[in-house]
Amino acid sequence: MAGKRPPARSRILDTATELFNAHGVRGVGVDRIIAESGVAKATLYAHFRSKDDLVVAYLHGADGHWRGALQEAAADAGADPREQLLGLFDALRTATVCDGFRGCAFINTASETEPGTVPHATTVEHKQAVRAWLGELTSAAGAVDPDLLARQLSVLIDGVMSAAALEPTAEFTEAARAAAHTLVSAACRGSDAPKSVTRDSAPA
Amino acid sequence: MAGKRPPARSRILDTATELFNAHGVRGVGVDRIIAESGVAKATLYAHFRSKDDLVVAYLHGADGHWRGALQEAAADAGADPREQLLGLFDALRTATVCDGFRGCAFINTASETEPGTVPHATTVEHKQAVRAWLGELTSAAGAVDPDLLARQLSVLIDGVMSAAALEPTAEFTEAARAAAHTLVSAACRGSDAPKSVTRDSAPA
DNA sequence: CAGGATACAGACAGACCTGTCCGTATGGAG
DNA sequence: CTCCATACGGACAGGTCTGTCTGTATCCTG
Repeated sequence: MAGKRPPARSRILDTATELFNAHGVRGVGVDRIIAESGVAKATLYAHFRSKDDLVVAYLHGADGHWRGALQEAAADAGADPREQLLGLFDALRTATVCDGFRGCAFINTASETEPGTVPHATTVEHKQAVRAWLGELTSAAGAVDPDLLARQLSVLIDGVMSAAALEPTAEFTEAARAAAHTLVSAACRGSDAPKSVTRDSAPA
Repeated sequence: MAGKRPPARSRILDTATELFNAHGVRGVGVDRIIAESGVAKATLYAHFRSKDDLVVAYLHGADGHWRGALQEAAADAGADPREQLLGLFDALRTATVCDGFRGCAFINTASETEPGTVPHATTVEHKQAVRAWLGELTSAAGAVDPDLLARQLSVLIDGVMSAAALEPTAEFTEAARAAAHTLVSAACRGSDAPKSVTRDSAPA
């Protein structure tokens, strides 16, 4: 065959990610991860000190994946920060319509772990990081109160995640996108133009 | 003493509600419910066929409690449907600032159960019922697209629940209330007056 | 007092959980 | 070939989970 199979650590983490996303971190035991990744139990505990360690690694991976998707969606929406803010909902649509979507990994994991534990703290850090990044975008968009708008958009995003987890439909995403449009327009009213007049060349 | 202690069923359900809210339905075993409610295991299984039955009873109780709180908050906000829509966030604030708030019982339980099970279906029914009721309010408020506005408000509510579960602060509620104000104003623009001019008497 | 409903305490079975440990096999470096 | 890191398979311990069962105590009704 073309090359050997990937190393054990990747197989463990990939399998765990898939199972955790589908059934929650408490709904999957290490025995199942071992069986489905074709790994020995000793190997798992050689790469991860405990199941909590594996959960944290899973969350870090999801953090990178999700924030990357958001940044990519923003970049794809063009140069206008206001358009970028609305472009985020493309990432949200892609994430929520995928088959078997069970909700935000961080919200779900937070609800399954106790406050004060490392996995729980990791979920909080992720949400704060996303909101901080949203704040940069809303500042660039010229919002009157960038932090407020960032918080409102983060609430919309989390709400779509939670609602779409129970009822798999894209309508939540589209409703939230329309809401975001209204909020962004209201928050940035009067600063620059609503449409991207500055294309890719700076005016003289 | 002033009367005997409440009957077994109430003690079981009350204890289960408290523990499920604090630790999730998977984080609490029947042994703990039995120990903390001072009930025999046989008594629990005489009143509830299974733990899932108990979870469903818990969800029905939470459904009545939460929808009652929303309706009360709406009624307290006055006669204008637009004010009532914003009044919902008073209920949200009360719920989220209470000590040890761990998130929406339905979103959390949905994330801890598998789709297709009775508890999971119960959570979906609740969300649909709340959204249907929101639709009545947005219709009464004269929204251009009542279903859209109802969906947007439900996304805001779910988002506040999820966000405030991770970071216990009232800022999410206040940001969402401001967002709701913007959305309601935009959706109802031009129909009647923004303030409650029709108090409690119908015009002639 | 008698009888039945209700609830108590707790043992028990069978399954699953995390985490440790033992023995074996493979594959690359010297 | 030898040596060693890496990984596999699986047994095992100690705990928790749900759900069933036995036996006893209490209280209400007649």
